[in-house]
Amino acid sequence: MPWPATSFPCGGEAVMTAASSSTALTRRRRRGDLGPSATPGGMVPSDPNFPAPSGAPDAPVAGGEDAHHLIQVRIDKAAKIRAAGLDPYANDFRPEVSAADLHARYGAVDAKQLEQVHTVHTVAGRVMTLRQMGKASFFTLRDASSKDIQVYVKLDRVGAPTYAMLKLMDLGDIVGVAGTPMKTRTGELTIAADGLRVLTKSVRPLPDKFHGLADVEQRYRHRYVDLIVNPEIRQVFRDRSRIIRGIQRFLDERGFIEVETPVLQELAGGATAKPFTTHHNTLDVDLYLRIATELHLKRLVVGGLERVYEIGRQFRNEGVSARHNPEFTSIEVYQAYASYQDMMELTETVISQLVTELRSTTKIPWGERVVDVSRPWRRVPIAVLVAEHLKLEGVNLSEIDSVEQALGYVVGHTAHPDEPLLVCLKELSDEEAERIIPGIEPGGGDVVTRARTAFKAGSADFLRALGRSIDRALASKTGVDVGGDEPIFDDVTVPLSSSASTAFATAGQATPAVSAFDEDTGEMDLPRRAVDPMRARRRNIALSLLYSVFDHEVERTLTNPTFITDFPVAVSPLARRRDDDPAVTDRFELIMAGMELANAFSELNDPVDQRQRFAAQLRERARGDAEANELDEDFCQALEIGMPPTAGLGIGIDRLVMVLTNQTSIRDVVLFPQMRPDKC
RNA sequence: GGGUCGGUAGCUCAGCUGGUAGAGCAGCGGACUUUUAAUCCGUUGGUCGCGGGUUCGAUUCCCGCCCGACCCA
Repeated sequence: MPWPATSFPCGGEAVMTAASSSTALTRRRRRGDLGPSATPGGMVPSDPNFPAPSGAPDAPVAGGEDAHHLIQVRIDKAAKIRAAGLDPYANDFRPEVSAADLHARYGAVDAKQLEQVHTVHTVAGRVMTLRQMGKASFFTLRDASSKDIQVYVKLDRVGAPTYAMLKLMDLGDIVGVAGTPMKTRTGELTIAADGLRVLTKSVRPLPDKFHGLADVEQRYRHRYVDLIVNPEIRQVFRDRSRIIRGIQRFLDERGFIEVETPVLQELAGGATAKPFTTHHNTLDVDLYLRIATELHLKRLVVGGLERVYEIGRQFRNEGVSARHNPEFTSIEVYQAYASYQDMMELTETVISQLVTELRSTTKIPWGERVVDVSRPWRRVPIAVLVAEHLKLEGVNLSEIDSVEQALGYVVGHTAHPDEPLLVCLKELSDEEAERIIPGIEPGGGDVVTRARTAFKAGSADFLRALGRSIDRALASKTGVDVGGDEPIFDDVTVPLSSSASTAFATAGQATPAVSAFDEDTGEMDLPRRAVDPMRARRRNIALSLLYSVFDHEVERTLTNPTFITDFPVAVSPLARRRDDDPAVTDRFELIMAGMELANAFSELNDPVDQRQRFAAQLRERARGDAEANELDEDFCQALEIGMPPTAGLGIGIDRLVMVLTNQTSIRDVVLFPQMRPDKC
């Protein structure tokens, strides 16, 4: 950001230090690059930036009662500055250049040439080092440009009253200086001061000037100190701002509008997470803090805002870790007449563009790893990755439809030993569970508990028996539950008007399934659509099992950006089913640096299917899963009004910033990360 | 939730098998007119995270708790 042009206040003190320079002179000289000074050294007329000390600097002061000694000393110094007729918290100084400006302007000029430069510059910043000698002193100022500029103060040049102010200066004070550029013997660019003022007296000492603040706890609890003494932290947050602005610009250019939806909600939906609860007093209702923006943004698409996005804070009542903060920032993007494929393209493009803006290479370091973001990014079904991971050569798991087979691969590769059982159980009704789970105790009571008991009793053979039992119960033709659900194969041909053909031909590029449009007949061959509900159910369970392995063992190994696809319906309650494979959804997640960075899908807009998915979620809640979605009746009504075919995308901004700024803890990209209250 | 490590002066850190605490920086006083973690002389500063226990005596050993980091679930 450019520094604003200086405007000096009028009507300052009449009495000035011997060495302060006039407003007019300062202005003129500022423009005169490398020009000679009208008044070298000594006496210059008054300058409102530098009113003169009028009293004795060592005047007596009042002291606080129980302040720490180090603080009391500084409070006393502030009083002495006041006693000298100056304000230790003045707000009438206007710096005209930044430290970075000075380095840019004079950094390459050699010492001899600089001796001919008499331009007076005013700078302000925080004192970071202070080296005092009897009649000449040095200190360095650090300003918003995060550069340091050294200042040289010589008794002969500034006069005794101003030089005496040095004794009242401490590390951490914010100081304003006017002076001319010079270089020291060792070649360091320095401002030789004509005037000098303490603008803000710092009364609490900063950490050790050499070692800085090393205690991470203190860095997070007192971020302002961290930002002062570790200026590279500032850069992380500048980059964070650039990333967010970059995304906004990218979307704005493509016709999206940024919107804001409620944080306080009667029902926290749109994701699988526990919400925070709060209470509105006058309405006397309990409310939740949102866990996602999804359901509200889709309502807007129903309402005709067909390209919307929201960048905002989400709140999830979960633990803190290097990758989780209970409040975090996401962006969600919704685009009508688009599919998850389009969102993949958008994601890859926008992130690549951000990398280009922030980094000079596509190989970006992240902790011990190097993330290669060269395009194109890999797009791969989860089942294929799991087969790779399990070293199942020649086995094509992407078409898996046997629960028994899946269980065989999965055992020993999930977070908990009983996770495979729970995954299967999720897709079974209570009534089915009673019948299908081997050795389950009959009768009432919690089906989850009884299934676990059966699991423990059945030990190693249990899961194999469970798989067989499920496969048999959900067999395509003769299963106990099949009844009239014979496999149905539709071969559909839909006639279209020619006016619709253009739109579909365009859309077809992103959706190969509808690309077989016949220009002559105006008919379009939809793909052969195999609807075998029993196979779909087996497959849904099998893929869910593979997903749990992915989640536990594979995700962390993916360093380079990878789009993982073919999510089972079971873990995607808001995503659209694939046309030719109702067990999977048109969904992807972007994995980078071993973390989930983005999640997107073609949105489910069939209101009947949506109600069924909510019903499955409610069953999970009834069984004790506090993270499962609740039924959002108004959202269902919105879908009943009709949502155009839409794709949605969510990106975790914090994690994206982590990868792009090489920070391996989310606490280093969140200014004020959540901490337990400090008891001290 | 479990494991490992850490919490000592404002900051960064020492402190041995138990004998009531040290250094550097910062601060204070002094010297020093181009220093660079300035230097030199002198000097102030501590609820050793909190609470119990063992002991003549605990920063040190034991137990519990609080806060944090990392790893695991």
